[in-house]
Amino acid sequence: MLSLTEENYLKAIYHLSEGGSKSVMTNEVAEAMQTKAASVTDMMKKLSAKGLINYEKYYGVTITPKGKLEALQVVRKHRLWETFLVQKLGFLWDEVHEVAEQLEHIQSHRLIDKLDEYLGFPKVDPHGDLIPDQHGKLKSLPQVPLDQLKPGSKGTISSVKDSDPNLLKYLDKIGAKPGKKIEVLSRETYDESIEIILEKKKVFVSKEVSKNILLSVKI
Amino acid sequence: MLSLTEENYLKAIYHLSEGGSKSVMTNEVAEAMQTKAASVTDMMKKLSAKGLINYEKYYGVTITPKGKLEALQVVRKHRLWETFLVQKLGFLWDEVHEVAEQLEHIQSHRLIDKLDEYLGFPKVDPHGDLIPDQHGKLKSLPQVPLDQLKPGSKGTISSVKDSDPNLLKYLDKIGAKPGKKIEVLSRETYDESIEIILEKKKVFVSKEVSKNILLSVKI
DNA sequence: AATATTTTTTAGACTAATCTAAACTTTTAT
DNA sequence: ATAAAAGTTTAGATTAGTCTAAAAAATATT
Repeated sequence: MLSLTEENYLKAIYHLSEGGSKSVMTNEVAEAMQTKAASVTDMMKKLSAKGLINYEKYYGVTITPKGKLEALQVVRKHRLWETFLVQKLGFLWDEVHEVAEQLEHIQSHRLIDKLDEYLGFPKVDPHGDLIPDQHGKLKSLPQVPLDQLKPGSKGTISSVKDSDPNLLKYLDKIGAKPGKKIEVLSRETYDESIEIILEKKKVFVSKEVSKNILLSVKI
Repeated sequence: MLSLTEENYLKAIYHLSEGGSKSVMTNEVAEAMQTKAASVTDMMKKLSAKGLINYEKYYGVTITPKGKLEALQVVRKHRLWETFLVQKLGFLWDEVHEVAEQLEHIQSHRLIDKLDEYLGFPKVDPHGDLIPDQHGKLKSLPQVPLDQLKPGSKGTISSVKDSDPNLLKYLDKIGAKPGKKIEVLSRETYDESIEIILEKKKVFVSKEVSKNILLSVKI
């Protein structure tokens, strides 16, 4: 069984690696964990010895399937507790993170399964992030192109249809990449351009662009 | 702020001292905490330095008002979580202790107050134990003499009316003392004696005795 | 390609909580 | 009243997680 600290490191590595798809450097982890690089090196050896990450001196770490599964269990608990705090106890969605950081370490499979059931097996948490199931599976939400969303709706960028480098460069410039949240503000009838909030800033995107951005949305 | 370990020691001392009314010895704490006497001595010095207990070398400890308040906060959290697990998540009353032992250490006043409200400000937990309020106050339940209870009802011994040493000696013999739980099984019409479960054993007590045992009961 | 800068690792020390073994008090029994 | 037994404390070691400072490796710069 993992210690609270090991769980926290593993979760940080999981998030920084974007779900295990890239390797993560010592300093990144140190910053995320609010600690020093030397402490991270120590923990990397420990997690590596437990088979949760692959550690190569001076070249950072990648998460193993076993480590990913452990990390996803913690993520599952975190998001279920956030959902509980908002839906049942009446917390606001921006007040729940700290408490969920504590609750995610409670050890009891039975508890978390019962909680899941009590909440009606939610697919997403109050921030719109997917809740993994018991086996660490993320059931993806319906995907909708941005140009088909009505003003007021929100979603998370899941992918981009066209892989034209010019489009990708443009999207990078405005900060649009998978995982980022978008809220639709309005649509211009003249050119069907659409005004959105992205990274807390208002941006207009043309029909050409908006039909290539796929979002995952809550129903 | 107290560490998880300090909270656990303090809670053990609170319970062993029966709410702060008697002093507690090192070995008692060691047994309750499943640890060694030497570790307890170390912790006693620490809690004493923080003003939570009065520690006298070789003579055990007593809990201070400050320590009692801290202990009662933990007890409050424990019992509210137990209530939640049973009432909302459908756990059985004998399955909740371990999980509540973890949940009681979550640090968030807001969380515990919201949980209290969500549960409808319960006065007792699923085991029939009183839930302290924010200020550590235990609102005592209605007191009823044992002879007035109907078969099937349960209660906790709160006090004994008559202080005749012979009665007290007898009660001691059958294990009846404040804090112990009683379940009423049946009443004999002939002599109004009553059969109860006490300390997991069935016992008959006479009308004379039963009218002197005061129980606190849930409504 | 050599040097400077940045990043990472190692070595050694610190704290909280624990332990064992030895020393010391208190209590009990003769 | 004294010896034996029981209980408690101290001393010193251990583990997990952290730190600083120095050493080592990788990357960037000229």
